[in-house]
Amino acid sequence: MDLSERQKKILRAVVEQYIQTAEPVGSKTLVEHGGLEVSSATIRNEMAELEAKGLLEQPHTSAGRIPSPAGYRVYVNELMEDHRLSMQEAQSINDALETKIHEMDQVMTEAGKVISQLTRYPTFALTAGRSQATIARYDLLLVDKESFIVVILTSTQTVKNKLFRLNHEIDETQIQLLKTLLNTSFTEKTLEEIPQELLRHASHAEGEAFALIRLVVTYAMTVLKELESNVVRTAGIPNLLAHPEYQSLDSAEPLMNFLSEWSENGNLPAPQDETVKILIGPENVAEELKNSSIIMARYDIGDNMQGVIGVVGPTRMDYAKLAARLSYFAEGLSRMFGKGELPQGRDGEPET
Amino acid sequence: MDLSERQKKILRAVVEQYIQTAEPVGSKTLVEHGGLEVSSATIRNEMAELEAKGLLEQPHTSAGRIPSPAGYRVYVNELMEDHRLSMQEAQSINDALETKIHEMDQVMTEAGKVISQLTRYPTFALTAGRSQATIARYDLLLVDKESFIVVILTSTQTVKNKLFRLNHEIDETQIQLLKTLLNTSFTEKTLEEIPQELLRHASHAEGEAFALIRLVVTYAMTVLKELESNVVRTAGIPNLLAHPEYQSLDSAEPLMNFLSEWSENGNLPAPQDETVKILIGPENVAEELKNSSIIMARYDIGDNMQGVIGVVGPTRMDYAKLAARLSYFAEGLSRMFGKGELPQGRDGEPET
DNA sequence: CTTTAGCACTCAGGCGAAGGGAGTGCTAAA
DNA sequence: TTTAGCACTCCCTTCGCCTGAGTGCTAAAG
Repeated sequence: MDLSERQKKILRAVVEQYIQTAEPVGSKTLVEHGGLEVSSATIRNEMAELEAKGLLEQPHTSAGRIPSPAGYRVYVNELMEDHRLSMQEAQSINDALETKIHEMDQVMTEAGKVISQLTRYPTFALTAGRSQATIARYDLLLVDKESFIVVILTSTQTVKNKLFRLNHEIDETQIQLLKTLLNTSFTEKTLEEIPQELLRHASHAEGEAFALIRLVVTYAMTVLKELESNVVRTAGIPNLLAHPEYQSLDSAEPLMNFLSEWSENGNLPAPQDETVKILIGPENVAEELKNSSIIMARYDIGDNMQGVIGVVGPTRMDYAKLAARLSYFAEGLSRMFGKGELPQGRDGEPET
Repeated sequence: MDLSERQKKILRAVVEQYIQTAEPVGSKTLVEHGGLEVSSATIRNEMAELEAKGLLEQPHTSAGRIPSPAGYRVYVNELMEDHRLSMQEAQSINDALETKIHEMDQVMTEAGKVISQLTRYPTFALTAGRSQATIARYDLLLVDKESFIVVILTSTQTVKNKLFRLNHEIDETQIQLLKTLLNTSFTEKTLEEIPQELLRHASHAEGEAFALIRLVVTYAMTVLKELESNVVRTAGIPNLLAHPEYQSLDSAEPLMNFLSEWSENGNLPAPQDETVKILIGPENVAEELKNSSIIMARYDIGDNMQGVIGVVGPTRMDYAKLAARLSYFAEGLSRMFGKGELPQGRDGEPET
């Protein structure tokens, strides 16, 4: 897209003006606020050209111009300057990180809340990219004659546990036996390999003992499965309503429902190389997001896991500012939970 | 409130008609659909009387009548018949219970989702009423030379764990020592009693050993604290928008924001004796709920814990149907997780 | 060739009048 | 005590008008 310097200046002014006011920008306002040293007629000509190039749009003939998604894209890629966080902004993010976020598992839930309060946009958070976790170790603790706790340590350094109750008695010897067996045969196996191993044991283990093995191993598989699944969590959905483009229920409702059920059908092209990724309007895959934009940032947790946190809003968003805030926040998270640091985790209550 | 039989019949007809249509009910429609064997003029007279008693209201002079909150209250207390769940309704609830809800900790989150999908209303869920939990038992598992896992079993049969990393080495003997000490001194103590106990040990334990004790005990206290705190979880907030009374943003937005932030300032008079509790309009404490109603049901988990699950909607709700569904659902939960049954729990990842 | 001033044209949104319609309260008769 | 009849109220929708911001085009000026 080759634009003259003046056209760039005008496009940028339109985008920035529109981001602020949410009103179509006319040639006259641009002369007044845009810092352009030409007359409104000249600007009108240039705007007509920008519209021909598909970067600006006119809601109706007698209105000013608003940026098209393509216009935003050009703005984001070429014209936008990095937003420097003010001391206050940085401070409030730091505060939030320090006071609100303690444990790794709560990161997803809490970070979303924090960001949604900070930005007044709906947020989403997800974790992704755990490659092939395995069970590193099993521990079994006898609680009473009929129940025991299984504690599982995975290769990704997360610990999970579950309380099992039986309808028959069991003693320490049996538990130790079971533990040894599990640790020799069912560690360092991926989710796919476990069933085969289980099959091998089915043949030469007694009925009752095998039932126990299967009980625990099934649980182990659940843990691994859960570790691999990507859950999307959302927060602050009603923040949408604060923005003028969602004042009409027709526009707000489908999107809100989509966000609210995102966790069910969650799918999202997460940022790979770059830290911050911006999806503008129709660049989104989901139909419900075609009129909205997404800004998201990646952060690292533990060894080979990463998370994504982002905001959803109208295409008219302050991309520069939000991107800056998100990436600052994500950096903070990476610092807290990333490789160098101690792995963190969440509490767990047992299952049966 | 003494009403003639006919007045009761009319009130009931108005409520039920209005619940269905969301339109003010006029005398004529009542003659047609209400099964009353009198003329519209008679009904008009009776309605005027019901309005004088504060049970009906007129949005404006030339409109029909709608029930006032007091009218709904009379309806709920005296006129409403128990709604019999249809086979399908019961079936779909059973399905949801079986397929969606497995582990106790997910109950709050999942049950809310399920109910909100089922009823198309926003839902909330909370657990409450755990009286003075204590730690029943500590288990310590050495992971490697510098890290170990603490597994805590509480008096409420929940298990939590956390991974601790140290910056010095530790061996099995020390771990066993620590474990014995914890189990003798720091079990069966309430949250208030623990600090005193900790103080007692501060004097006659060596520096390093005491640091370890404090580490674990602090964690134990966190667990107890968390167990006592009541978190409110909400789901399906955007469902609000499906109902005509929330078509205007002015009415929907404050309520949605309130629900979305309910977890922060959560407070709710939970049902005590009764299983189902209904709060109509101004009966609610929170200002944002004064125009809405809440229907909630109690369920039991574990020994002395209970949970509450409920829906939020306009005062014009099908109280009978929703109460029936909620209590059926709550009964199902109690059956799954209640006293008689095996305690269930959630997985847990460790903290540091 | 580019920029600017001038001007006619377009069209969304606000305002008010008019009309329709649902429902009421009152009165008088049954 | 109930019912029929009727005048009255007032919400809501529709329609037309007007206003004003902003445009595109044309012609003159740089």
